[in-house]
Amino acid sequence: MDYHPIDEKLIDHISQTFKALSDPTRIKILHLLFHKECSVSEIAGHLNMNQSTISHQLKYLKQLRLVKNRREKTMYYYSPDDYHVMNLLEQSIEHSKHTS
Amino acid sequence: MDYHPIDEKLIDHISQTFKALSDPTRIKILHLLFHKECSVSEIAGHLNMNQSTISHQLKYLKQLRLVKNRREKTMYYYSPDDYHVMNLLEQSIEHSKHTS
DNA sequence: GTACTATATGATCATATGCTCATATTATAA
DNA sequence: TTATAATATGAGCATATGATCATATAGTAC
Repeated sequence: MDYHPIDEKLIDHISQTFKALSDPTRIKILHLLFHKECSVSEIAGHLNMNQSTISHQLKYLKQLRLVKNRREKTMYYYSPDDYHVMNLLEQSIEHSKHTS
Repeated sequence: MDYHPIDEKLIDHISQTFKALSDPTRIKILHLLFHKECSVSEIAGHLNMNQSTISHQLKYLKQLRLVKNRREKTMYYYSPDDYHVMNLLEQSIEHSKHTS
């Protein structure tokens, strides 16, 4: 296992993924969705934050294909869409719980 | 495994860790140090970046206890100092390699 | 002591980020 | 069609971030 510089595109992709997980609001959203599919207003209610803020962050997460949504009447229900990233997050949460 | 809101301090700690891994320069530095203890100028040389930029980022990483250093004459040799975070990074790199 | 090397640090600047407000869009219900 | 509900979106603002430049610091060799 020698050292090899990583391909720039790989690095960009990886840093982009970690950046998605670097914001408290996005972590809360993903953690909530990990346990329960939610509509935008449900998320906003759970986190006690603006609908607009949540909607913007969901758009961000959707562009990265970390979440997906389905429509039901006037509501959009969001759920996780990237098994690997969700595992990364949940394992980090569990690790932190038992560490600090 | 029901949903429970995560403690704010835990979230801050986790987001802080992911933020450290969200920058391409820091990823390159950590990946290099994972394979080889390096001085500041060695890192700067490998990554073809300013000594100052590397030094600033190393300070950032050291404050988070992700790297440590030892002195030898006029040089500081840096190496990883957080096994869990390094594993997180290296596994993500390997996963990305075999995915995209 | 001086000169030199390696690293650290502070200031600055351009860009990125996250939130909020106001408004637009879309579908439903009447 | 109109009114309503849920969500999406664009603009604006305050703050954070990352790189660079110039300079400071600290140790070494002479």
